[in-house]
Amino acid sequence: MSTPAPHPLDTVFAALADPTRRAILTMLLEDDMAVTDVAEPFAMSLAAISKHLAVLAEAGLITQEKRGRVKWCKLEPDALRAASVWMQGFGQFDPVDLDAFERFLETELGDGGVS
Amino acid sequence: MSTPAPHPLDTVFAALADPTRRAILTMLLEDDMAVTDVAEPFAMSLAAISKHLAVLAEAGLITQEKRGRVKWCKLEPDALRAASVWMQGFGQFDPVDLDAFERFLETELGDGGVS
DNA sequence: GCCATATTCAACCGAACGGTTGACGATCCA
DNA sequence: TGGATCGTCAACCGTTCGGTTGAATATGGC
Repeated sequence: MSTPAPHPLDTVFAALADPTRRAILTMLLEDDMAVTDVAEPFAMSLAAISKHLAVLAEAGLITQEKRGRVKWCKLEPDALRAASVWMQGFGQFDPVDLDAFERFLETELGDGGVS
Repeated sequence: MSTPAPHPLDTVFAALADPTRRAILTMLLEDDMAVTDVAEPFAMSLAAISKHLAVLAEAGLITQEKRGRVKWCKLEPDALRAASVWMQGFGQFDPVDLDAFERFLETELGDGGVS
């Protein structure tokens, strides 16, 4: 307990700043996944993915539950609510339609996302 | 043109991950400000604030216009739209009421925000 | 008991971050 | 012209970040 505990928004936004982690969140949008399965599409070591998942868990964006020898990762969308509320103060965005979201997912995945 | 240009969301979220920069954005919500005036409430050097402003400008969250010898900083709320759209895909948040925003501004300012 | 599988730990590396200080180029004004 | 103000640049410093590798720690199946 030496470090003075950063603001929750710090860790949430920092977690979202990495494209690998955003890709992971997108994958978890489909379904819960084991760590190994999360790592499979990425061109980096399992340990690296494990660290990314730890960052996401630290930020509260996912939870991890160990069942047997596999650790399941589950998206925790409520953690985004605080960040979303903060951002929407700047300009009163329209409620978002899912078509726009689909388009952003495509640009995200088709551009340095999962390799 | 050596570095391969990161995804726009990378720079936006990274910019938002720092409490000083979020505090600056909150200040600019009130009005356009000169660099020196932005720096005034913070317990750090002018050069440091200048760097923070450069990061915000790089992310498109603000624009800077030099008029005479003072450089004016202006909030650019549209840059948050992409990030907001991305986030809202995770869980279909209700359109946010401003009361909630006020509450978050208070926790932000009253806790390691502006000194 | 043994081996394979799932995941993390520990040490290390280079690059980026957040801050400092001091010097510098512009610009206003008297 | 000269001095004060505004802001950035350049070099430096310590810490964090994103990745690697190799060893260690469960757990499950035969």
